[in-house]
Amino acid sequence: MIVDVAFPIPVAKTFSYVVPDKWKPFAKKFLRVKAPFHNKTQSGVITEIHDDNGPGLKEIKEITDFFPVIDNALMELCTWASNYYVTPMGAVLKYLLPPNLNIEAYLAVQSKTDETSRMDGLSLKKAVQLFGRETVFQYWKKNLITLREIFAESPFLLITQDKKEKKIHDDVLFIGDVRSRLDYYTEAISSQLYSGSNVLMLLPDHYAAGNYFKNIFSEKFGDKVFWYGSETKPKSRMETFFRVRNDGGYLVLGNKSCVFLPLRKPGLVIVERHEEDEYRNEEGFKFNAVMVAAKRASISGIPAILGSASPSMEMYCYAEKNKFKIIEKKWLLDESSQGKISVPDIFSSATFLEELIPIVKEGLRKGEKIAVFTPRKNYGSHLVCHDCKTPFLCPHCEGVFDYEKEAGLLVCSVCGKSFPYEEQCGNCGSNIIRFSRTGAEYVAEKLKDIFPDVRIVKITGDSLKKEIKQLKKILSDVPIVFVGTQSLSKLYNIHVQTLVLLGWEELRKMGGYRSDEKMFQILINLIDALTPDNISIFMKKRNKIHIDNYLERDRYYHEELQRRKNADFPPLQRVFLVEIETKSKDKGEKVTAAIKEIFQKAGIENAISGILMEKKTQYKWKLILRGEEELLNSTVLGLYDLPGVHIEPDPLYF
DNA sequence: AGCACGCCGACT
DNA sequence: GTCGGCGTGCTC
Repeated sequence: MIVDVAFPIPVAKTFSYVVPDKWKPFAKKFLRVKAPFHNKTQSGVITEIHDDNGPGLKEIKEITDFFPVIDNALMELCTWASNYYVTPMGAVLKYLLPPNLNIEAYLAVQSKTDETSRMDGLSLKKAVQLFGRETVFQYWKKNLITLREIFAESPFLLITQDKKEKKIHDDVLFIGDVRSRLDYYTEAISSQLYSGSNVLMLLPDHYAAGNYFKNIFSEKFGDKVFWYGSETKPKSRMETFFRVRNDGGYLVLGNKSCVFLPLRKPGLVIVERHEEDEYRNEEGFKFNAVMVAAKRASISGIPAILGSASPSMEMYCYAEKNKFKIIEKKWLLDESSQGKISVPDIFSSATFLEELIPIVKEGLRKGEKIAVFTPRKNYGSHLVCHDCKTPFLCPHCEGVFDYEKEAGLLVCSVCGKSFPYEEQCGNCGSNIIRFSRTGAEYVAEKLKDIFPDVRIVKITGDSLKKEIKQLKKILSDVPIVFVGTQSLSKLYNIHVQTLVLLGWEELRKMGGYRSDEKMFQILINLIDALTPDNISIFMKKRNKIHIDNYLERDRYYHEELQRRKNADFPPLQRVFLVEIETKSKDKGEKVTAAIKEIFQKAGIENAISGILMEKKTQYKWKLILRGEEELLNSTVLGLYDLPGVHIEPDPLYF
C-alpha cells in the first residue's frame, strides 16, 4: 500500500510512502501522518492511496489522526482552492486543520470494558501519551472505548455527511441597505436554526462588523451564536469547532478563518459585505474568503446569500453566472424608500477647506451630525520646500513621504520606512515646507482650530476598535463632526445629516482596472453606513465626475461589465500574472518554453497573452495568462514548481 | 520551507 | 591555505 502525502511546503507535488502493515487498516484519505522527509520527521496529509507496492520508497512513521477532521465536501473545497489560488495542497490543509493535535485535548476517553478502565476519563491526548497512539487506536477501533467531546458532553461523532443532492436552491445576491440586509438575514437564519441546521456567516474582518452583528444576533438567538474570528482564543475556537461538527442549530459568525469549519448539518452560508480584498497581504495560503464561501455553499448543495450595498463585480458576475436570484432594494435615489438623498451641485475649488467650513458651520448651527470623507488618513503628503522646491524623498527608495503630524513622522509611501520629521529643508535649510495633498489628520486639526467647542472625531481605522468604543460614548452628543477615510464606511448604523466628500475622485488615480469599482464601492458603502440625508461633493473642476453614474447601481453594473468585456478584463476572464526570474537568459527561456509546452498539452496555449522581457541585474519575464476559469484552473498549479516562477492569481495590475 | 551542496571573497 | 557568503536544487 502506497500513500501520497502533501507537506506544508511550497512544493506543489506530493510524496509517496509505503504504509507498514500495522498501520494499513487505519490509512484513509486526508488523515495526518508523520513520515521521514529530509532525514527528519515531517507531518503531512494523505491525499491519495494506491494499492500497488512501491520499490525503494520509505515507510510512514505513524498515522496521527484517528479520524478525518474534514468531510468530503471540505476535501473537494480544498482541492478546488488549491487549484484556484495556485497553492500546494499541503499549505491549504495546514491553514484549515486545527494546529497540532489540540482536538485530542478536548476529547474524553470513556471505557467500555475492564481491560480499558485504566484510561477511563482521561483526555485522548493524555491516553495517547500514556499508552501509545497505536494501542489507543486499536481499542477505539475495536469499540472498547468511546470518545466524548467535553463541551456538550456528548458522544463524539464522525463526520459522515456527504454532500447534499443539488436542488434548485435559492442562492441570493441581496443588494440593499444595512437594515434590509439585516432583516433578510434574520429571517433566513431563524428558519435554518429552527430546522436544526447550521449557518455560517462571513463578516468583514474588522471590529465594527463583528461587533454589530454579534450583538444583534446574540440578543435574538442567544447561546446558539458563536463567534469564530481570527483573534478568537484557541479554547473558544475549539468549542465552536466541536459544536458545529457534532450538532446543528448554530449560527457561526466569523471572518475568513471560518469558511473551512466542518459542519454537521450545513444549512446556509451568508456573506455580508465582504468586498475588500484584504487577503492579498497574507502569508502562505492567500484566498478570497467570499469566493471560497460561495464555492463552499455550492459544493455542499446548500443556499448562499451574498449581501451587500455594493457587491464587487466579481461577485455580481459570479451570481449571474450561477443563476442567483438577484434582489435589489432601491434605496439610493428612489423617492419611495426611506433614505432620501439629495445630491447638490458639485463644487470645485483650489482649497477644499474654504468651502468645507460654511457647510460645517451651517450643519452645526442646525445641530446636525456631519461626516467628512477624505481618501488619506495622514496630515499631508508630497512635501516640498517652499523656497528651493526640493521634494522630500525617502533616502532608502526615493519614495514620496506621508506626513503624520501627531506621531511627528514621515512615512515612506513606497517602502513603509519612517523617519522623524524636521521642519527644515535638507537642501537650503528653509523651514517653510509645503505639501500638495492633505488628509484626515489635517482636516480634523483645521476644524478643531475653527470650531474649538465642537467634538471632532477622527475615524481612520488605525485602531477601529478604540474608535468605535469611543464613538458609542459620545454618539448622543450633538453636534458632532466625523472626519475619516474609507474606514467611515465600516461603521454600521450611524446617522449623519450631511456627508461631505473631499477628493473622492482621487481614488481613481490609484490605478488598476478596478479603481472605478473601488470608487463605486466606497461611495455606496459610505452612504450605507452613514445614511446621510444629503451629500456634498468637492472635486477639482478638471477631475469632475458625475455621481449619478454611481448612484444608479443597476446601470453602473451593466456599464462597468460591458467595459470589462470590451477590454478582456476580469471578472469575465480569469487572469494570472506569471513572473519568471532567472540568473541566465538561457534558463529563463527554458522555463518559458516549459510553460508553453504545459499549456499546449492542455490545449490552451492561446491563454498566454503577452511576454515581456525586462533586463536589470537578472533576466525577468512576465507573462499573463487569461481565459475561462474552468480551463485555466487545473493547469496553472502545474507551473508552481518550475524554477524561478512566481504566480499571482487575480492581479490588480497587469 | 528547510537543508545540503557548491563555488568565489577576507582572514584567525 | 581555510571559513563562510548565500545562489541553486532536492526532498518519497
